[in-house]
Amino acid sequence: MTNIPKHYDPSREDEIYARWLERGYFNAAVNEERAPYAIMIPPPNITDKLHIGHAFNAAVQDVLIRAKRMQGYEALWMPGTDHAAISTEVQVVKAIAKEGKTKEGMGREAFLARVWEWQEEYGSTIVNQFKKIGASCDWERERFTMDEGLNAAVLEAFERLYNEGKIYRGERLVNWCVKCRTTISDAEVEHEDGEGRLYHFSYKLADGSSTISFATTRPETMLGDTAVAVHPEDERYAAFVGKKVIVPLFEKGREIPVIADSYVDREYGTGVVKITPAHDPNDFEIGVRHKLPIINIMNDDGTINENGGAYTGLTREEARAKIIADMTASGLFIKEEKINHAKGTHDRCHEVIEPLVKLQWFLQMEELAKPALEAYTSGKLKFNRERYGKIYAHWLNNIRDWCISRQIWWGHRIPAYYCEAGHVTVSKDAPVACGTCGATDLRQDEDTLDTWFSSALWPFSTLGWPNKTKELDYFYPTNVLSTAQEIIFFWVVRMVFMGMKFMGDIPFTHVLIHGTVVDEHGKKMSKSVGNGIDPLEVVEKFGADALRLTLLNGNAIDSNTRFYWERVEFSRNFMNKLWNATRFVLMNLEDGSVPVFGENIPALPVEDRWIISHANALVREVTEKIDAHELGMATQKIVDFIWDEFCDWYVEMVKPRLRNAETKPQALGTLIRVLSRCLKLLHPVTPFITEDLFLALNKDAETVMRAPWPTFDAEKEDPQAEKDIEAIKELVRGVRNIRSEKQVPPGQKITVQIFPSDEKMHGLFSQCVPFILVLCNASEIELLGSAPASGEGVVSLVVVGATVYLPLASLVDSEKERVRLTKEQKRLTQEITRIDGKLANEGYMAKAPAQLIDAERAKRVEFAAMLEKVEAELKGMVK
RNA sequence: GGGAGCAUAGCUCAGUUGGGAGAGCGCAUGCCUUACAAGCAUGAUGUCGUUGGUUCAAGUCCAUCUGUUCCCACCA
Repeated sequence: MTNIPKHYDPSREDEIYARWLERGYFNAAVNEERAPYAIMIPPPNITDKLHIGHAFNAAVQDVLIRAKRMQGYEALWMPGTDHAAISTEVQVVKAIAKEGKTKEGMGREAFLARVWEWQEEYGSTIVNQFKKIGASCDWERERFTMDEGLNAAVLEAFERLYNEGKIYRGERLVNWCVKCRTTISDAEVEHEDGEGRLYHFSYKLADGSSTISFATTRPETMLGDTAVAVHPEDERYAAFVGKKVIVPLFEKGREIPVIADSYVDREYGTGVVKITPAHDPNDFEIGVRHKLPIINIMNDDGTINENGGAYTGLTREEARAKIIADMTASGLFIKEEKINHAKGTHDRCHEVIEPLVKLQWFLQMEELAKPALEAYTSGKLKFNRERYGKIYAHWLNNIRDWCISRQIWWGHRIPAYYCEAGHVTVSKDAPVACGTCGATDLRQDEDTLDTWFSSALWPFSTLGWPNKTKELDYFYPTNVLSTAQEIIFFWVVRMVFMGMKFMGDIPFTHVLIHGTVVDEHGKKMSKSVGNGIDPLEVVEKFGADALRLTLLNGNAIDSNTRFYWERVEFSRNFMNKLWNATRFVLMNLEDGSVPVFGENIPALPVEDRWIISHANALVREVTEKIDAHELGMATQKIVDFIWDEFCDWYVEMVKPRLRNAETKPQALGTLIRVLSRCLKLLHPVTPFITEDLFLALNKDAETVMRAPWPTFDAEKEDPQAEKDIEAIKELVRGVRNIRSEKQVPPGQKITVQIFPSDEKMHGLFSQCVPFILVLCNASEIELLGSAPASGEGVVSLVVVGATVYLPLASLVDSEKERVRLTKEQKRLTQEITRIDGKLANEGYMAKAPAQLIDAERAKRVEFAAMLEKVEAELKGMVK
């Protein structure tokens, strides 16, 4: 009969995607006739494989882009990848280790050549995976953070910031990862709570008069102590200030001063703090204030350096143990206690961070932060939830200078050059001579830039900056930046201040922060736990549409989403429902019927007017929800409409008309009209199936992707039709309920007698007889002119606009009927009492909106009429 | 230490200007009704975490407590 398969099969997705690509539907170009709409993809790392988080974020962005594209915007979704400095370098180092090589052994150039090879081999993996899930990025514009153009942007930005004095080089305390052997920024430090030990020791005064005791969690840093500090107003120690104490760990001991600084908390511990400027941020500050010497005691690998005397060469842990032992031997160890405290660790490798003083490059943040903060406080930059804006503002308010140099090779090499004399020349183009002394023998800085430096420029570097391009003019600032909460300070903040700095404007107007996809128990998915879901496995089994629908449907965008397979099955089932609804329409077209699209809507049957009115309202709701970035709600509304209203009610209602050659064309017209609208509305969420079905339904159409988005039309609103059909649905539900309750066999046809409450209802029911018959599984519908004489074996049912009688003879137990009707009587009486209570409430009458009061009054009238009928039925039974 | 979120049906969750509690899954019952059993129909289940406050009206706003999750953080 039909060659369309009975079940939906997602295996054609690749083919559909290829066709879109081929036809260039994803491409966007400067077009003054259209308004621009742009989203810059958060570039995935080249080391990444598509995980469920990428898939979720991609789905969100793709919905927005596809909807806006259909709405007539020139919609650009800019794709690309990030070089992911440390992550990539670590991966490649691992790879070459298997060949017995080290990066130092290979040398910088050979190693980088190797990373580029690696990038070429694996860098496109993630891109292809994005395609697999239907992302409609403009792939012809794909960028990479280390491609030529972006490299130029990075150098330009560095040079300008340096020339303005915003980038400086200095010895500062930085976060040092002894495993990766590089500095990392504050944002990359994770604090992990763990059990630690607090050790209490004493130092003797140099004059031998007394001792002073203190506590530390890191005894090994005692090797770098250059002072002991107390609070200036602490009377207990007033006499000690200015005296010397002895750090005993060295052969001759080292004398260090007792200083007074208000940083010290008198209440905490003994009120004494040992000061190690080289290895603690606070101590560093105090060291600067008191001009204390800075003694670095640690090598880059975390072992004790030559300043550690007898401890030189030991690891951190070994040195700690030995110091405790030695202090104990000297009688200066007091006690140790277990405490909970947070340790800073590297977010990539989870190694404990060592604060070290190093010569590094920094970006001065104070001035850059101001306009970025202002952009938010002025309301220009918006977050989808205020609390995310607060996180943003809090970060900017507490910002410290950004350490931008990294001691790794993979990345943008810092464009600073040194001559023999040590002069620094910074230039985006490799200089031939020193800017200070003219020396020509120049050596470039070994360090590279933090990977986020180039990402910070992404919204404009991808559009051609520093060149003035028409793309920049047109698409910048972009519209939405979609990402997860933890990226706010890594990236969002930095894009904004760089955008303000170099473009004079925010990079995007809306920041959309979404939740995390977690496993079925609410746990974060992680490789080590092994609870991760591979999105490609989902695509393999159920298709990309089902994956996308699962991630979006019904989820509040800012809360975490639990992923479990039953949800995917539901999505798949919905795809199948949609598939079959369309298949049903197509089957009806197979006899050559030509649908008639009734332009004169008021002339259409009430069920058509109802579904058109309903679909019209849906368009408004969905459009509003998408504009508000509430995609879960938008999706759910479409799904509910298609399944509940369109399939379960409307399609059933028109079946009788489809069997009649005369009424069929018009019914087909409305079916196709409404279904096509649904497919358009759903297309951003499930692009593949909607394309397939839309083209099957609209033979002349080229694609649904570029079809105009449906628009809300106030003239199509038909509250009367909605009310009428609601009455009919209630009647049908009532009859079905009775059938089910009385266990009338499905095969048994029944007669439904309807006594309408007035002429208008009579007219309505008589129009709808054909489908009421089908929906109630009745053999006959009788429209009565008056209430029938009550009799045994008849069930009566009071609904809005009618009393319905079902002669079911022996199936009816009159006693049970009386109970049922009495229950109904009670319910209606309660409703009326409730409304009367409200209407008698002076406060309510005075302050509630008139609309609401009118609605309550109308309901009262309705309930009263129903109650009257129910009571009449009861009275009839008593007779 | 500071901040934020969440707590609604057995499970997972919607419920954004305060106006008579919802969905999916699961469960029960009956159906292969020629689009779909990946389906259809019918049904049962909630003191909307606690206590208080604002209001004519609170799942919704405010406060408190309890439980839970997350983020930030240099207290030795």
